[in-house]
Amino acid sequence: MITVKEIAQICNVSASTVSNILNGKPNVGEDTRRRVLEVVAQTGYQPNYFAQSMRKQSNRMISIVVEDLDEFSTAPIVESAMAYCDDMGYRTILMNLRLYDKWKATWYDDDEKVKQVLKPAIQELQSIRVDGLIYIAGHCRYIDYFPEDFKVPTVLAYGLSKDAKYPSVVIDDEKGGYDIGKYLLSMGHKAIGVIAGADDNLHTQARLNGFKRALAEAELPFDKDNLRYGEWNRESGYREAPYLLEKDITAIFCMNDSMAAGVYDFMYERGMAVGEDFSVVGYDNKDLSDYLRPRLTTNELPLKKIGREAAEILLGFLGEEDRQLQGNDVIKIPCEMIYRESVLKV
Amino acid sequence: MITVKEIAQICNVSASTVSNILNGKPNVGEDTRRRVLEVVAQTGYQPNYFAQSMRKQSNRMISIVVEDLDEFSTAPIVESAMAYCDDMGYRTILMNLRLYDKWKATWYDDDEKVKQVLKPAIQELQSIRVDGLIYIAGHCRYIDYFPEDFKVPTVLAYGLSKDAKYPSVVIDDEKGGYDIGKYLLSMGHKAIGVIAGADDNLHTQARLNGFKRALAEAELPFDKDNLRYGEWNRESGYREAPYLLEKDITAIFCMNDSMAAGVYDFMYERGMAVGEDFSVVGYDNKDLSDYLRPRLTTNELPLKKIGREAAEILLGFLGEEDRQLQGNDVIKIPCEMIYRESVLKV
DNA sequence: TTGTAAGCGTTATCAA
DNA sequence: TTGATAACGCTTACAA
Repeated sequence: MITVKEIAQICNVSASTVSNILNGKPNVGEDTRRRVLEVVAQTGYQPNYFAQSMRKQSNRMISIVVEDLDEFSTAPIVESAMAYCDDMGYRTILMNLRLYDKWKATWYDDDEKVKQVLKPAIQELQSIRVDGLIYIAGHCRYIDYFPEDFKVPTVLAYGLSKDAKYPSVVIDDEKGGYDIGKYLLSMGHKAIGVIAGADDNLHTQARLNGFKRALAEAELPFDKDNLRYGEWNRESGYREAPYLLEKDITAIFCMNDSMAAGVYDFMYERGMAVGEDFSVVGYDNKDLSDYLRPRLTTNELPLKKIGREAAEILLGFLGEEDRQLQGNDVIKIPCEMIYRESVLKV
Repeated sequence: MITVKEIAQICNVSASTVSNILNGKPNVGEDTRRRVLEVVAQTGYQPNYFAQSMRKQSNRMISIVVEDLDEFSTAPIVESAMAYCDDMGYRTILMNLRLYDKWKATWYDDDEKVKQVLKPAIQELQSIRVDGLIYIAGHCRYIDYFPEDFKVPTVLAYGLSKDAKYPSVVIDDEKGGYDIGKYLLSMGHKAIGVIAGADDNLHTQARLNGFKRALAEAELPFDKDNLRYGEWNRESGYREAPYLLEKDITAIFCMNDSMAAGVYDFMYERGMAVGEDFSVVGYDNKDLSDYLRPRLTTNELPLKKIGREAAEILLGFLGEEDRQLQGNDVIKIPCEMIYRESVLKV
């Protein structure tokens, strides 16, 4: 690996001159510049990134920490955040905590476990002196893992800050639930069942609030008996379906596509047809929703937008003079309704 | 950020002593060690990673370069490669070329385009002096993007080396095609249609070869009229289905799940039922295959195994004395058949 | 316009 | 057992 010093020797100039040329400083003779640049090109010289950052104490680098890269929601967020950072001339370094890989779903409520894994990552990114951090949660919840004296400007994506110290970019679940309620109402449904996620989950609560608001606007009561809680998976949709189907309702709002697929499973088994005998709406717009029969009407997660927005906020802040990151900002990105054929007009 | 020098001052020792203690060197007084370690713990001292690597000229770091992080096959490969590197005490740095993000599918045959994007990444990882590189292709093909004099030990995952210089870890498509052929035969199917991928594609060719071998073993001819080429997407499955369905065949082998879903689409439209009137097999075992009705029998891509194997090969090599990376090794990882209900016995 | 010297935070060498 | 010194490759004052 060739260095500035060697370039300098070859050109019979000093290292500083080479450095100045490389960094586009003025006050350099035109022919020296040409000569040096030529040698640089010939030798394929590459600045040593470590030496550079060490000397400059700043490196235009953003660290992206993800709870698990292999979660379905993570890669798109990362991709779009990286795209924006690239465009703005920041390089990114990805740190993958692999929380699901290590512990499946058993770490959710175990802050200590997470902190233990996060700690070395944080230490490393501090030692690297990254300019900022984007923390991408694997599922939405309150996040409170950063040390008291954590100085790196940080934005949370797909998760919320507990202590209002860091801005968060999350999906607008309240509006999502509201939109689904409105749509179902507009299709003539009045008695609607809900298969929610876990009842202490933030998605669950916000989506439910939005849904209730839509009902309230139509002056329709919300019947608690029509609400069942699942665990976000196909099985729980299948499990809860019969409770709802025996009620006097015409549609089910499932808080994700997998649970909706579980409802399909149950109805298929009973010889009932979604979209004919009964309406179903999902949430997420995962791939599978387009392959169900009938294709599932659902609400698309704005993952790419979340990543970009998080990056924009972080970099926007870095550009500012006073570097005062405004806390307790929660940016809510709306979902987009995807209308397919699982809802019939009644 | 506290440094060794500061630690040294606090403890009234020299920086070298602190460094020695930190690096577990012998020949250090027991009480100095204790004293220093205590201060280190109290202050939360973190070695500066840049300074360390600069000084040591080696940093136990593996670079993982992906063509696009948001491709369905990429994240699992990355995840498992990272897991193995972590376990072996190597840190990883991910570089995302975002080829699909930038150009959709128009870069496939444009080596120059790819090289242009890869070049700065390669320069950076050379400047970082990574110990090794895992290149993860977005889809399987011959990869020949590295400069002549590229010295970083490299393993290809999900893609093949053109010049036999780098080992490659790919899926065993030949066996995959063979297994599907065997299975279909065992279920009594004799005349089988095939919807292949693009005809110059490596997956296509290998899967077809395997499929033909299964036929040959059963002394059955392969009828070229029963072979159609698609573009790996749902639409092409839908488009090619009618050509095959009018032939005198009882099953279709689709070379991926999306095209199989296209066949489902067509049959659904015509009121035919997969698994009753006709059998279909897919490939990949993407999420959707479990949600089709009937659930799709398919061949699962061993993505996690590919990532791990690639990392194992690379790190195994790094451990060796002579550091001679054996080229032209192609490691083929078998797929796993997932038997569901889309194939009927005839 | 160019060069000298110092320093970023470590660690290796060698002397004390 | 400990410490002074140099070096990794680069940039930046400042001097020439």
